[in-house]
Amino acid sequence: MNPIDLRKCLTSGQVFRWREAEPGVWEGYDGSQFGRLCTASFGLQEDPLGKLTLAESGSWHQYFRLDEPQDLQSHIAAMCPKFATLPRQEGLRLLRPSDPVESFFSFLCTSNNHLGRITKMVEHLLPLAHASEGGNTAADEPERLLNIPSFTEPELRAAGFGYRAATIPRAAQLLINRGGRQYLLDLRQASLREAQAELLSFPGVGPKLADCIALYALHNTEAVPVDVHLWNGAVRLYFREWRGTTLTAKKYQVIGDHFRSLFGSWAGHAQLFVYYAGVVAGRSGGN
DNA sequence: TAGGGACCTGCC
DNA sequence: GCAGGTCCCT
Repeated sequence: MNPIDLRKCLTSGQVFRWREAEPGVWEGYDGSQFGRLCTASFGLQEDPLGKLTLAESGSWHQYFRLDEPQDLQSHIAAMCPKFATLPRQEGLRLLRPSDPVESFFSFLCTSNNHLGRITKMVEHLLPLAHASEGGNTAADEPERLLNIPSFTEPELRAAGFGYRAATIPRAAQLLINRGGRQYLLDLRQASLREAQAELLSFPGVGPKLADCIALYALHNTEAVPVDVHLWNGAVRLYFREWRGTTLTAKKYQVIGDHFRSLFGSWAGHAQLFVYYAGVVAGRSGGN
């Protein structure tokens, strides 16, 4: 039994900077830290990090939240019988990316978009300074953030950003004006309401992205991003009377509040399992 | 508040 | 045609 499924974790729309270099081997970045991770390396021993191949000595404990229950789904299911009816998603974990700037811009790229294209866009915004040497150094990070507002709209459109080419540099400039990385780090101390209000004031950030950024950039695990998959799952589990209707701003709020009332600070974790179950169901053509 | 349409690109 | 949304307008 493997407590971590790297494919599920790294390709489920939580982070966008990982590739499967060879079967079972994943290469990518968390902020400035390069990682080369093997599925088989996790969870077989008491020290799950013992066999990891890393460019640096940094810990991936935080990234995979290994201090949290190994069987996250069961831990959450104990809080709600309806949630407990979800299919098992073995090895899926909520990630905890270290760099809020990376998550901020990653999710700016995700609106009305697909994974493959998102990955390309993120790489364009946050390129790897020394890929051949294993990635960026921490010192590169502020410079990369400062560079983003200098991208022109035509340039980004040519790079495949579509209509997001206009909003992303504007959002970047606003972020810098407010203090850049430190502004986001400070928001980690804010309440969810405060954080949402701040994030919603960025161009291109609506309720769903605000919650994604709160969850992944700010580590606020009360955040419940409601996309089409979570909407379908929430309707099926908790709001049968909404079948056949559409998601509105009001319902968006009600769903998040309901998850928080059931799961408290585990709401963000619960959301991930409902969301992922919906993605899997969608792939197999079921509902 | 709810409903409708545009918006880039790519894959079913 | 529609997608892991946002924004603007009835």
